[in-house]
Amino acid sequence: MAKTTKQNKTENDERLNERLAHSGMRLTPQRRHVHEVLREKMDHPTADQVFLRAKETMPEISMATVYNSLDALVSCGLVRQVNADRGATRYCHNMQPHSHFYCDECGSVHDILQTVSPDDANFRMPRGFRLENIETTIHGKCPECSSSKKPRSNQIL
Amino acid sequence: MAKTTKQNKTENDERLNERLAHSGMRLTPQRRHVHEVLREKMDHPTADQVFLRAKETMPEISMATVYNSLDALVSCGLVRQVNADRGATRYCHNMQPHSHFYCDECGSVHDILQTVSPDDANFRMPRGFRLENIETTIHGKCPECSSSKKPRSNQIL
DNA sequence: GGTTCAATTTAGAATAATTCTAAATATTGA
DNA sequence: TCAATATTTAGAATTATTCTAAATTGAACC
Repeated sequence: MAKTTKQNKTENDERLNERLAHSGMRLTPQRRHVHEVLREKMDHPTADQVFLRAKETMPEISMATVYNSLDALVSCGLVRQVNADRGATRYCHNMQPHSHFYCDECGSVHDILQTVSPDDANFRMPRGFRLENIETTIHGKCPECSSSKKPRSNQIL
Repeated sequence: MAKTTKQNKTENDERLNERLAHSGMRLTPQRRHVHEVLREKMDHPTADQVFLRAKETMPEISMATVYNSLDALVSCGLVRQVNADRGATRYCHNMQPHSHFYCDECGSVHDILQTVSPDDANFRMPRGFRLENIETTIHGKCPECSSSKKPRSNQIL
Protein backbone atom coordinates (compact mmCIF):
# COMPACT_ATOMS: atom_id res chain seq x y z
CA MET A 1 0.00 0.00 0.00
CA ALA A 2 1.39 3.39 -0.92
CA LYS A 3 2.39 5.50 2.02
CA THR A 4 1.02 8.94 2.66
CA THR A 5 3.21 11.96 2.36
CA LYS A 6 3.19 12.30 6.15
CA GLN A 7 4.25 8.71 6.64
CA ASN A 8 7.08 9.17 4.16
CA LYS A 9 8.24 12.28 5.99
CA THR A 10 8.22 10.49 9.33
CA GLU A 11 10.18 7.52 8.02
CA ASN A 12 12.57 9.85 6.34
CA ASP A 13 13.17 11.77 9.57
CA GLU A 14 13.80 8.53 11.39
CA ARG A 15 16.38 7.52 8.84
CA LEU A 16 18.08 10.91 9.01
CA ASN A 17 18.09 10.84 12.78
CA GLU A 18 19.45 7.33 12.89
CA ARG A 19 22.30 8.06 10.49
CA LEU A 20 23.24 11.36 12.11
CA ALA A 21 23.08 9.97 15.63
CA HIS A 22 25.31 7.16 14.55
CA SER A 23 27.95 9.75 13.74
CA GLY A 24 27.39 11.58 16.99
CA MET A 25 25.36 14.35 15.46
CA ARG A 26 21.89 15.69 15.95
CA LEU A 27 19.05 16.02 13.50
CA THR A 28 18.27 19.71 13.80
CA PRO A 29 15.42 21.53 12.04
CA GLN A 30 17.97 23.14 9.77
CA ARG A 31 19.51 19.85 8.72
CA ARG A 32 16.10 18.33 8.10
CA HIS A 33 15.19 21.33 5.98
CA VAL A 34 18.39 21.23 3.94
CA HIS A 35 17.81 17.57 3.17
CA GLU A 36 14.24 18.38 2.20
CA VAL A 37 15.44 21.07 -0.19
CA LEU A 38 17.62 18.48 -1.89
CA ARG A 39 14.71 16.03 -2.14
CA GLU A 40 12.33 18.63 -3.53
CA LYS A 41 14.26 19.25 -6.72
CA MET A 42 16.86 16.74 -7.81
CA ASP A 43 18.89 19.12 -9.90
CA HIS A 44 22.12 18.82 -7.98
CA PRO A 45 22.07 22.33 -6.56
CA THR A 46 25.07 24.23 -5.23
CA ALA A 47 25.33 25.33 -1.61
CA ASP A 48 24.23 28.80 -2.63
CA GLN A 49 21.14 27.45 -4.39
CA VAL A 50 20.31 25.30 -1.39
CA PHE A 51 20.71 28.35 0.82
CA LEU A 52 18.39 30.49 -1.31
CA ARG A 53 15.74 27.77 -1.48
CA ALA A 54 15.97 27.00 2.21
CA LYS A 55 15.50 30.66 3.11
CA GLU A 56 12.15 30.69 1.34
CA THR A 57 10.55 28.75 4.16
CA MET A 58 13.22 29.13 6.84
CA PRO A 59 14.28 32.80 6.59
CA GLU A 60 16.58 32.66 9.61
CA ILE A 61 18.90 29.99 8.24
CA SER A 62 22.46 31.16 7.54
CA MET A 63 25.02 30.26 4.91
CA ALA A 64 27.37 28.81 7.49
CA THR A 65 24.58 26.56 8.70
CA VAL A 66 23.85 25.38 5.18
CA TYR A 67 27.52 24.43 4.76
CA ASN A 68 27.51 22.79 8.18
CA SER A 69 24.34 20.88 7.40
CA LEU A 70 25.55 19.70 4.01
CA ASP A 71 28.83 18.56 5.56
CA ALA A 72 26.99 16.71 8.28
CA LEU A 73 24.69 14.99 5.79
CA VAL A 74 27.62 14.05 3.57
CA SER A 75 29.75 12.71 6.39
CA CYS A 76 27.10 10.27 7.56
CA GLY A 77 26.20 9.03 4.11
CA LEU A 78 22.90 10.79 3.53
CA VAL A 79 24.09 13.08 0.74
CA ARG A 80 26.81 12.94 -1.90
CA GLN A 81 29.04 15.72 -3.11
CA VAL A 82 29.29 16.17 -6.86
CA ASN A 83 32.47 17.84 -8.04
CA ALA A 84 32.56 17.87 -11.81
CA ASP A 85 34.08 21.21 -12.72
CA ARG A 86 35.86 24.23 -11.29
CA GLY A 87 32.63 25.74 -10.08
CA ALA A 88 30.86 25.31 -6.79
CA THR A 89 30.30 21.84 -5.40
CA ARG A 90 26.89 20.35 -6.05
CA TYR A 91 24.88 18.01 -3.88
CA CYS A 92 22.86 14.87 -4.50
CA HIS A 93 20.60 13.16 -1.96
CA ASN A 94 20.24 9.98 -4.01
CA MET A 95 22.31 7.38 -2.19
CA GLN A 96 21.41 4.52 -4.54
CA PRO A 97 24.34 3.40 -6.71
CA HIS A 98 24.42 5.67 -9.75
CA SER A 99 26.63 7.79 -11.96
CA HIS A 100 26.48 11.47 -12.68
CA PHE A 101 26.24 12.80 -16.17
CA TYR A 102 27.90 16.16 -16.53
CA CYS A 103 27.09 18.22 -19.62
CA ASP A 104 30.27 19.92 -20.78
CA GLU A 105 28.20 22.47 -22.63
CA CYS A 106 25.74 23.83 -20.09
CA GLY A 107 27.12 22.41 -16.86
CA SER A 108 23.97 20.56 -15.89
CA VAL A 109 24.21 17.34 -13.88
CA HIS A 110 21.93 14.34 -14.20
CA ASP A 111 21.64 11.03 -12.38
CA ILE A 112 22.37 7.97 -14.50
CA LEU A 113 21.22 4.69 -13.00
CA GLN A 114 24.13 2.69 -14.31
CA THR A 115 27.36 2.80 -12.48
CA VAL A 116 30.40 0.76 -11.59
CA SER A 117 30.64 -0.91 -8.23
CA PRO A 118 33.90 -2.04 -6.67
CA ASP A 119 32.83 -5.64 -7.19
CA ASP A 120 31.84 -5.24 -10.83
CA ALA A 121 34.93 -3.38 -11.86
CA ASN A 122 37.30 -5.84 -10.23
CA PHE A 123 39.58 -2.94 -9.43
CA ARG A 124 42.88 -3.95 -7.94
CA MET A 125 44.40 -1.25 -5.86
CA PRO A 126 48.15 -0.88 -5.61
CA ARG A 127 49.47 -2.14 -2.29
CA GLY A 128 48.33 -0.16 0.69
CA PHE A 129 45.51 1.69 -1.03
CA ARG A 130 42.15 0.99 0.52
CA LEU A 131 39.17 1.35 -1.84
CA GLU A 132 35.98 2.56 -0.18
CA ASN A 133 33.81 3.61 -3.07
CA ILE A 134 33.92 4.54 -6.73
CA GLU A 135 32.37 7.57 -8.31
CA THR A 136 31.75 7.70 -12.02
CA THR A 137 31.23 10.95 -13.82
CA ILE A 138 30.10 10.71 -17.41
CA HIS A 139 31.06 13.66 -19.57
CA GLY A 140 29.21 14.57 -22.72
CA LYS A 141 26.27 16.57 -23.96
CA CYS A 142 22.80 16.55 -22.48
CA PRO A 143 19.78 16.20 -24.79
CA GLU A 144 19.26 19.95 -24.97
CA CYS A 145 22.86 20.63 -25.88
CA SER A 146 23.36 17.75 -28.24
CA SER A 147 20.34 18.76 -30.27
CA SER A 148 21.50 19.38 -33.84
CA LYS A 149 20.20 22.94 -33.70
CA LYS A 150 22.84 23.98 -31.27
CA PRO A 151 26.24 25.04 -32.67
CA ARG A 152 29.01 22.83 -31.43
CA SER A 153 32.10 24.37 -29.97
CA ASN A 154 35.46 23.13 -28.77
CA GLN A 155 34.94 19.79 -30.37
CA ILE A 156 37.94 17.48 -30.26
CA LEU A 157 38.36 14.79 -32.87
CA MET B 1 66.63 2.99 -28.90
CA ALA B 2 65.83 5.30 -26.00
CA LYS B 3 65.43 8.92 -26.96
CA THR B 4 67.46 11.69 -25.48
CA THR B 5 65.89 14.23 -23.21
CA LYS B 6 66.18 16.81 -25.98
CA GLN B 7 64.46 14.54 -28.49
CA ASN B 8 61.67 13.90 -26.01
CA LYS B 9 61.20 17.61 -25.45
CA THR B 10 61.05 18.31 -29.18
CA GLU B 11 58.49 15.59 -29.80
CA ASN B 12 56.51 16.78 -26.86
CA ASP B 13 56.48 20.35 -28.19
CA GLU B 14 55.33 19.09 -31.58
CA ARG B 15 52.48 17.21 -29.98
CA LEU B 16 51.46 20.24 -27.91
CA ASN B 17 51.65 22.52 -30.93
CA GLU B 18 49.65 20.15 -33.06
CA ARG B 19 46.87 19.73 -30.51
CA LEU B 20 46.67 23.44 -29.69
CA ALA B 21 46.75 24.52 -33.33
CA HIS B 22 43.97 22.09 -34.05
CA SER B 23 41.83 24.08 -31.63
CA GLY B 24 42.91 27.39 -33.11
CA MET B 25 45.33 28.20 -30.34
CA ARG B 26 49.02 28.89 -30.17
CA LEU B 27 51.72 27.11 -28.23
CA THR B 28 53.18 29.99 -26.27
CA PRO B 29 56.24 29.80 -23.99
CA GLN B 30 53.91 30.10 -21.01
CA ARG B 31 51.71 27.19 -22.10
CA ARG B 32 54.75 25.02 -22.80
CA HIS B 33 56.09 25.88 -19.34
CA VAL B 34 52.82 25.11 -17.57
CA HIS B 35 52.66 21.72 -19.25
CA GLU B 36 56.25 21.11 -18.25
CA VAL B 37 55.45 21.92 -14.63
CA LEU B 38 52.73 19.27 -14.72
CA ARG B 39 55.12 16.71 -16.22
CA GLU B 40 57.84 17.43 -13.71
CA LYS B 41 55.88 16.29 -10.66
CA MET B 42 52.80 14.17 -11.17
CA ASP B 43 51.14 15.08 -7.91
CA HIS B 44 48.02 16.63 -9.40
CA PRO B 45 48.81 20.18 -8.36
CA THR B 46 46.29 22.99 -8.02
CA ALA B 47 46.45 26.11 -10.18
CA ASP B 48 48.12 27.95 -7.34
CA GLN B 49 50.81 25.28 -7.00
CA VAL B 50 51.39 25.32 -10.75
CA PHE B 51 51.69 29.10 -10.57
CA LEU B 52 54.24 29.01 -7.76
CA ARG B 53 56.32 26.33 -9.48
CA ALA B 54 56.15 28.05 -12.84
CA LYS B 55 57.36 31.33 -11.34
CA GLU B 56 60.55 29.67 -10.16
CA THR B 57 61.90 29.62 -13.69
CA MET B 58 59.53 32.05 -15.39
CA PRO B 59 59.15 34.89 -12.87
CA GLU B 60 57.02 37.05 -15.16
CA ILE B 61 54.17 34.58 -15.55
CA SER B 62 50.87 35.70 -14.03
CA MET B 63 48.05 33.85 -12.31
CA ALA B 64 45.62 34.74 -15.07
CA THR B 65 48.01 33.26 -17.60
CA VAL B 66 48.29 30.06 -15.60
CA TYR B 67 44.50 29.73 -15.60
CA ASN B 68 44.38 30.59 -19.29
CA SER B 69 47.11 28.06 -20.08
CA LEU B 70 45.51 25.30 -18.04
CA ASP B 71 42.17 25.95 -19.71
CA ALA B 72 43.78 25.88 -23.14
CA LEU B 73 45.57 22.62 -22.40
CA VAL B 74 42.40 21.06 -21.01
CA SER B 75 40.21 22.16 -23.89
CA CYS B 76 42.42 20.52 -26.50
CA GLY B 77 42.89 17.29 -24.62
CA LEU B 78 46.41 17.67 -23.31
CA VAL B 79 45.53 17.93 -19.64
CA ARG B 80 42.68 16.71 -17.44
CA GLN B 81 40.94 18.48 -14.62
CA VAL B 82 40.57 16.58 -11.38
CA ASN B 83 37.68 17.72 -9.22
CA ALA B 84 37.35 15.43 -6.25
CA ASP B 85 36.42 17.69 -3.37
CA ARG B 86 35.31 21.22 -2.54
CA GLY B 87 38.83 22.53 -2.74
CA ALA B 88 40.70 23.90 -5.71
CA THR B 89 40.70 22.01 -8.98
CA ARG B 90 43.75 19.84 -9.62
CA TYR B 91 45.42 19.02 -12.92
CA CYS B 92 46.79 15.87 -14.49
CA HIS B 93 48.82 15.70 -17.70
CA ASN B 94 48.46 11.93 -18.06
CA MET B 95 46.07 11.43 -20.95
CA GLN B 96 46.27 7.62 -20.92
CA PRO B 97 43.07 5.98 -19.69
CA HIS B 98 43.23 5.86 -15.91
CA SER B 99 41.32 6.52 -12.72
CA HIS B 100 42.10 8.87 -9.89
CA PHE B 101 42.38 7.69 -6.35
CA TYR B 102 41.34 10.37 -3.89
CA CYS B 103 42.32 9.89 -0.26
CA ASP B 104 39.43 11.04 1.91
CA GLU B 105 41.82 11.48 4.78
CA CYS B 106 44.64 13.64 3.49
CA GLY B 107 43.21 14.79 0.17
CA SER B 108 46.04 13.41 -1.94
CA VAL B 109 45.33 12.23 -5.49
CA HIS B 110 47.00 9.30 -7.24
CA ASP B 111 46.80 7.83 -10.73
CA ILE B 112 45.40 4.34 -10.88
CA LEU B 113 46.00 2.52 -14.16
CA GLN B 114 42.71 0.70 -14.16
CA THR B 115 39.68 2.51 -15.32
CA VAL B 116 36.39 2.07 -17.08
CA SER B 117 36.06 2.92 -20.74
CA PRO B 118 32.75 3.60 -22.45
CA ASP B 119 33.11 0.31 -24.32
CA ASP B 120 33.93 -1.80 -21.30
CA ALA B 121 31.18 -0.47 -19.13
CA ASN B 122 28.49 -0.91 -21.75
CA PHE B 123 26.84 2.22 -20.47
CA ARG B 124 23.52 2.98 -22.03
CA MET B 125 22.65 6.63 -21.94
CA PRO B 126 19.05 7.74 -21.68
CA ARG B 127 17.74 9.07 -24.97
CA GLY B 128 19.42 12.22 -26.18
CA PHE B 129 22.42 12.04 -23.84
CA ARG B 130 25.70 11.85 -25.71
CA LEU B 131 28.50 10.13 -23.81
CA GLU B 132 31.96 11.47 -24.58
CA ASN B 133 34.09 10.11 -21.80
CA ILE B 134 33.92 8.58 -18.35
CA GLU B 135 35.89 9.63 -15.34
CA THR B 136 36.28 7.34 -12.37
CA THR B 137 37.28 8.64 -8.99
CA ILE B 138 38.12 6.04 -6.41
CA HIS B 139 37.59 7.14 -2.83
CA GLY B 140 39.39 5.55 0.06
CA LYS B 141 42.55 5.78 2.09
CA CYS B 142 46.05 6.05 0.69
CA PRO B 143 48.79 3.80 2.09
CA GLU B 144 49.96 6.47 4.50
CA CYS B 145 46.50 7.09 5.87
CA SER B 146 45.34 3.52 6.00
CA SER B 147 48.32 2.51 8.07
CA SER B 148 47.04 0.99 11.32
CA LYS B 149 48.93 3.56 13.33
CA LYS B 150 46.69 6.33 12.20
CA PRO B 151 43.47 6.91 14.17
CA ARG B 152 40.40 6.48 12.02
CA SER B 153 37.76 9.13 12.01
CA ASN B 154 34.34 9.59 10.49
CA GLN B 155 34.10 5.95 9.66
CA ILE B 156 30.74 4.89 8.24
CA LEU B 157 29.58 1.30 8.65
C1' DG C 1 11.49 23.78 36.47
C1' DG C 2 16.28 25.23 36.71
C1' DT C 3 21.06 24.55 35.70
C1' DT C 4 24.88 23.07 33.15
C1' DC C 5 27.18 21.72 29.19
C1' DA C 6 27.97 20.66 24.58
C1' DA C 7 26.29 21.04 20.03
C1' DT C 8 24.68 24.08 16.79
C1' DT C 9 23.32 28.39 14.67
C1' DT C 10 24.05 33.00 13.44
C1' DA C 11 26.03 37.23 11.24
C1' DG C 12 29.65 38.93 9.50
C1' DA C 13 34.58 38.87 8.65
C1' DA C 14 38.26 36.63 6.44
C1' DT C 15 40.38 33.67 3.22
C1' DA C 16 40.74 31.02 -0.97
C1' DA C 17 39.66 30.17 -5.75
C1' DT C 18 38.54 31.92 -9.85
C1' DT C 19 37.12 35.38 -13.23
C1' DC C 20 37.30 39.83 -15.34
C1' DT C 21 39.32 44.04 -17.28
C1' DA C 22 42.08 47.24 -19.68
C1' DA C 23 46.47 48.01 -21.25
C1' DA C 24 50.60 46.09 -22.97
C1' DT C 25 53.02 42.63 -25.54
C1' DA C 26 53.82 39.08 -28.92
C1' DT C 27 53.09 36.79 -33.13
C1' DT C 28 51.67 36.13 -37.75
C1' DG C 29 50.48 37.31 -42.35
C1' DA C 30 50.26 40.71 -45.90
C1' DT D 1 56.85 47.56 -41.65
C1' DC D 2 52.21 47.48 -40.39
C1' DA D 3 47.82 45.80 -39.01
C1' DA D 4 45.21 42.51 -36.81
C1' DT D 5 44.58 39.16 -33.53
C1' DA D 6 45.94 36.32 -29.81
C1' DT D 7 47.92 36.37 -25.51
C1' DT D 8 49.91 38.10 -21.28
C1' DT D 9 49.95 41.00 -17.40
C1' DA D 10 48.68 43.23 -12.91
C1' DG D 11 45.35 44.14 -10.23
C1' DA D 12 40.44 44.48 -9.26
C1' DA D 13 36.28 42.08 -8.68
C1' DT D 14 33.47 38.22 -7.89
C1' DT D 15 32.41 33.74 -6.19
C1' DA D 16 33.01 29.92 -3.00
C1' DT D 17 34.15 28.54 1.25
C1' DT D 18 35.94 28.84 5.95
C1' DC D 19 36.41 30.97 10.38
C1' DT D 20 35.03 33.38 14.62
C1' DA D 21 32.73 34.90 18.64
C1' DA D 22 28.45 35.36 20.57
C1' DA D 23 23.94 33.61 20.97
C1' DT D 24 20.75 29.85 20.89
C1' DT D 25 19.14 25.20 21.41
C1' DG D 26 18.49 20.80 23.36
C1' DA D 27 19.47 17.07 26.43
C1' DA D 28 20.85 15.31 30.82
C1' DC D 29 20.82 15.82 35.55
C1' DC D 30 19.23 17.43 39.94
